Amino acid sequence: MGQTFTMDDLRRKLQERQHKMTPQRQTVLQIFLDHPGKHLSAEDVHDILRERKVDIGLATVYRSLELLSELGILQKMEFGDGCSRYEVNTIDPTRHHHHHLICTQCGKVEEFDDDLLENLEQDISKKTGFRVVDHQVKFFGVCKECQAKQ
Amino acid sequence: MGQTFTMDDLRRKLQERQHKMTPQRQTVLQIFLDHPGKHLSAEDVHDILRERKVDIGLATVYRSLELLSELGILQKMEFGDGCSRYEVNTIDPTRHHHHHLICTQCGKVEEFDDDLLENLEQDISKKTGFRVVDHQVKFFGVCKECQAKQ
DNA sequence: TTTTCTGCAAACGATTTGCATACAC
DNA sequence: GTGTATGCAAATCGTTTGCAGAAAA
Repeated sequence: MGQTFTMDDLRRKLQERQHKMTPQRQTVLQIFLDHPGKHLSAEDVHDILRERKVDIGLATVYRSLELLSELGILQKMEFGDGCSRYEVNTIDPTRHHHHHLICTQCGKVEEFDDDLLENLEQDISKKTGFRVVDHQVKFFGVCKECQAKQ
Repeated sequence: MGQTFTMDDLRRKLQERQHKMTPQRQTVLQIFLDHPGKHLSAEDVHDILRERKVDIGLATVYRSLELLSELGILQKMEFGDGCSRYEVNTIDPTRHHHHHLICTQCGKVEEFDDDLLENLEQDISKKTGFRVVDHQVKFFGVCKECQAKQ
C-alpha cells in the first residue's frame, strides 16, 4: 500500500525491455521518490536537477519521463496548465489513482481518495460494452484557503 | 433539456459584454450546431470552414473558440491528444456535463450520462472544505468495436 | 466615429527529433 | 564491440500576440 518503486524495480523493468540503466534515469526517478505526492513537470524536474548541480539535458528529462511512464513507474497527467505533469504510480496495479481537486483561483491541486467509481465502471460496461481500464476524475472549484481570502 | 444555443443567445451574450456580432463568430458557432456531440479542435473547425469555402483565419478561429467558451456557449476539454477540443455546452447551468469514455486503442470518445458524482461532491466539501464547482470525468479503456477486432 | 475585430505573420512555449559522440552492456 | 543513450541545437506543433487595415455599433 504505502510501498513505492525502487531503483531495483527500475533496473528490472529496463532489462525486460533491453533498455539500459543510466545515471540520468536513476536520478530522474530519485527526484520523484524525493518528492512524494508532487506533480512535477519536465521543467520542474530540470530545475530540481539544476539546484542539485546535476547536469542533464532537458531532452533527456523528457525522454526519461516518457520511458518511466511506459514502464508504469510514473503516471502522466494534465491539469490544464499547459504542460504534462508526472507522479510516481501506485505500485499495486489493482488500485486506481486518487482524484484531483483543482482550485480554479490559485491552481493548487489537492488529492482525494474514493472508490465510488468502481460501481460506475461496471455500470458503464453493462450499458455501453466499453471495457473500462482506468479513470481520471478532476473536480474544479475553490479551495479552503481561497474561500477564506474572500 | 434537448435545447441548445441559438444565434440570438450569441447576440445577447455578446451585447452584454460589449462585444460585436460578426459573421466569423456566427459561422464558428454554426459549425458546432451542425455537429452536435462532436468534440472539435480549432484545426477541425478550420478544416470544416475550408470545405465550406469560408475563409476565416486560424487565429480568428482560436479567438472565437475562446470567446464562445467564456460566454458559456462552448465547453473546452482536453483528451490528451495534444490539442484542446470544444463542444456546445448544455444550456441548463444546473446540469453537469456528461462523462467521456476514451478508447485507448482507436482514440474514439463516447459519452456517458450519470449523476452519481453529485453525492461525491458534497462528500468532498464536508471532508476537505473544498467548494466544488464542476467536475470532469474520463474513463479510459477499450471500446466495443476495438474489443471485437481482437 | 469610435471601438472592437480580423488577418497575417511573427513570436511563443512545450515537446520532439536528427545527429554525432559517449556510455552501458 | 555493439547497440542504446545522451546532449545539443534545430525543428515541430498547437496556440498566442502585435499591428495595420476592416467592419460593427
